[in-house]
Amino acid sequence: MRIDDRKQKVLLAIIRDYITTAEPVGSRTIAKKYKLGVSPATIRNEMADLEEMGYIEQPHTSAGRIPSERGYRYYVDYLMKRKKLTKEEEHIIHREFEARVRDVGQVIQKAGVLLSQLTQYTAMVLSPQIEASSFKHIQLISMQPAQAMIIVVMDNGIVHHRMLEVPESLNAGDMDTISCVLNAKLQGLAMEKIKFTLMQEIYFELAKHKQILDLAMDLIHESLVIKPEDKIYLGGVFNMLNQPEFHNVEKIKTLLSILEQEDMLHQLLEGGSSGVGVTVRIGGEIDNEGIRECSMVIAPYSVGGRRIGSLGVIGPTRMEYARVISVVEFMTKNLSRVLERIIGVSG
Amino acid sequence: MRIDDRKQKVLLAIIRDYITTAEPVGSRTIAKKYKLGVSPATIRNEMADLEEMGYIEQPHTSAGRIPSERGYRYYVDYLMKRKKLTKEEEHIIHREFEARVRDVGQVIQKAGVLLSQLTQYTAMVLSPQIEASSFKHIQLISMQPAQAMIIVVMDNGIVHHRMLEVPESLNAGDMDTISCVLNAKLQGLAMEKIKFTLMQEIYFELAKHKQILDLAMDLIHESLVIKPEDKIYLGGVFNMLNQPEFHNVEKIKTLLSILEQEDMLHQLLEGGSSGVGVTVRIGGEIDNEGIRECSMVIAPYSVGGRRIGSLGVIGPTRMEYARVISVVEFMTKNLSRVLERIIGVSG
DNA sequence: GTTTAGCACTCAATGACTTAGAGTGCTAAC
DNA sequence: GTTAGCACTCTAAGTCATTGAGTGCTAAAC
Repeated sequence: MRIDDRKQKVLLAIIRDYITTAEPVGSRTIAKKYKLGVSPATIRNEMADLEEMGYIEQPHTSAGRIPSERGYRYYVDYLMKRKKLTKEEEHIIHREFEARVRDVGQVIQKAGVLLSQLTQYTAMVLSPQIEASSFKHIQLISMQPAQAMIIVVMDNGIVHHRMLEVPESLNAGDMDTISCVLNAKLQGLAMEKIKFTLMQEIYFELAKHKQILDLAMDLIHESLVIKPEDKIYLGGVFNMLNQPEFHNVEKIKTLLSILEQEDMLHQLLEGGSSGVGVTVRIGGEIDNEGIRECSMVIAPYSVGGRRIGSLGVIGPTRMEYARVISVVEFMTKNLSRVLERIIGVSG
Repeated sequence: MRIDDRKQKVLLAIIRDYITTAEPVGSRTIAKKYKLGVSPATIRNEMADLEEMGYIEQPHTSAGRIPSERGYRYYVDYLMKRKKLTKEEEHIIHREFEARVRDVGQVIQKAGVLLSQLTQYTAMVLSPQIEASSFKHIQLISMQPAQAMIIVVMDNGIVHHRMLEVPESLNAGDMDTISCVLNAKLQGLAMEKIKFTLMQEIYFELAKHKQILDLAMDLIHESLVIKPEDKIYLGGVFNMLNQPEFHNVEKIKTLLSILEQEDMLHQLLEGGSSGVGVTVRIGGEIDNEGIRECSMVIAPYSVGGRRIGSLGVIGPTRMEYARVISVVEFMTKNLSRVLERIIGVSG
C-alpha cells in the first residue's frame, strides 16, 4: 500500500498533536483541529491503513492512535520541517557564549545549560578530546619555605599543576635553574621521544634534585597519558520530570541510573552518532535497553575541521524533533566557534 | 509529665523502627521486637503519653505512631548513640583520598561521591573559600605563532590560565622578558599595593607590549577579586528516589528545584551550621519551606585551623542520624587533612 | 469507487460500595 | 500499675456498575 498524500497529512496531524498533548489522538480531533476537509469516518479508514502499515498504533481498542517508532522515523525523514530558532533564542546563545568564556570546562557547562533550557529536555555534552602530543613548558614556583608548585603546560593548552614538598634549602633561584634545564632539554618533545640518554643527561645535570625531577616527570607523563577531562556534562535532568511519560517513579529511576553511568553515556554519544551532522535515534534504535522509550538527537562538534567531541539531547520519543534538531545543530556550530577561539586550531 | 526511663525506651524503639521501615509503628510491634518486658497495652499507654507530650504523632486513628520533629530532636540530643564507621568504610575513605588527589576540585567531588555513597542520601560539598591575598607568579608561554598562554599563580595556590592572541613578531624571548619584568615588579604584592606609579614604571619599561600587559593585569585582578570556584558539589541526588517518602513525583520536583538553586544551597550550608562541629537540622528547623520534610547534617571543614568551607548530607527526616553524623564528622576531618596537604597552610 | 452517517461494540477511567486488617482507646479484672 | 478483652476507627484493597471516548463495520449517498 502506498502512503499517499492524504495519509501523510493524517500521520503528520497525529504526530503533531501527540507531541504537544501526549494523549492518543482520535479521528474526530483530527477532523476538527487539522481541517483535512473530510469526515472523521474517512480519517478512521486512513488510520486503519496507517496502523496496518505500522506507522501508528493503538494503546487499546477504545483509544485514539499514537505514533509508532516507525511513524516518528518517517516523520523525521520525510515530513518534518525544521523549526528555526527565534532571533531572540539565537541572541541568547550568542550572548552566553561571548560573555566571560574563561576555560573549556566553563564553555562545556554553558553549552549543557543552554541546550537543556532551550529544549526543555536533558542535555549531554562530552568534553573535547584533544590529545596532547607534546610538552610545552614546565615551571617550578616557590610558594613558601619548603613548599613549591610545579606547573606543566601541554601543547594542546591543557595546564596541570600540583603542590610539592621541597627541601628548605632549595631557593627560588634553584627552581628557576631546574625549570630552565627541563624546558631547554624537553620542550616540544613527545613522550616517546624523551629518551633514556636524554634523561640521564638531565639527571646528571640536576643530580641534587632527583626527587623533584621524578615528580616533574610524573606530572608530564600523566598529562600526556591521561585523557584530558574526559567528562560529560549533564544538564536539565530534572526537565524530564515534567514530561508526562516520566510521572512514574520507576521510569525515572531507570533513566537516571543510566544517566549516572558516565561510560554508558559516553558510548551513547560516541557510538550513536553516524558521522557528520545531526543524528536522530528513536526509541529502540538507541543501542541500550532501559531507554527504549527515549529518543536522542546528537551531533559532533569540531575544531579546525577535526571532530573533537559531541553533544546531544535526550527526551521522550514524543520529542519536538523539529525544534530540537535545529537547536542541536545551532549549538554545535557555536560551540565549535567558541572553542576554536579558546584552544586555537592546534588541537 | 516527666519522660521516664520506660518512655525513653518506647520512644527509642519507635524511632529506630520507623527509621528502618518507614512505616508507622504499633504497640504490638514494639512489644514483640524490642522486648521491653511489658504488654502492648502498657506500651499503648506510654504512647498516648508520648503523643500528648508531642514526641510522636499518629497519621490517622487506626495507624501506629511516627516520631514528630520534636521526637527526632530528643533522639538526636539525648538518646542516640553514634554509630561508628566500620574499619572497611574508614579504609575506603582513606584509600580514595590518598590515591590520585590532583586538585582541589577533584577532592571536593570525591568527598561528595563518598558522602552520598556511604550515607545513601544526597551530599552537598561547598568548595573551599580561600581568599587570595597576593600574586605569586606570572608566566607567558608561546604556544604557536601569534598565540600565547598566560598563567597566573596566586599565593593560595590557585592557578588561572588563558589563551591570547599576540603579534606574530613577539617571540619566546620577548615573552620571557615580559614575564620577568612583571614578576620582579609585582611578586608578592597584594592588589591594593600595586600602585599607579609602579604600573607607570612597568608600562614605560614594556611600552611595546601594552596590549599584553593589559590582559595580564586583567587576569591578575580577576584572580584576586573572583571568589575561587564558589561551587557546590552535589552527589547522590538520585538516592532520594529510593526513599519511600519521595515516591511521589511532586515531592521529588520540589526538592530538586531547590537543589538546583546554588545560592539557596549556599545559604543552607553556611547559614545552617552553628559554628563548630556537626550540626543537625530537623524538618522545620531548616530555614526553608519546600524542604520541610527533610533533615540536614552539616559540618564545616578547615585548613590550618581556619574554617574554609562546609559539607553536609540531606535526607528525609527519617534519617539514620546515628550513622550520618559519624560519616559527616569523619569526612570533614579527612577533607581537612587532604586539603591541608594540597593547598598548604597558607590559606 | 469514495465518502459519510449511523450504530453497536470495546475498554479504560471513575466512583460507589464492601470487606479485611491493623491499630487504637477504654474498661474491668488481675 | 499492668494487662486481657473488646468495641471502634480508618485505610487499603477489591468488586461492581457507570460513563464516555473512540473504534470498526455496514449501508446509504455522492
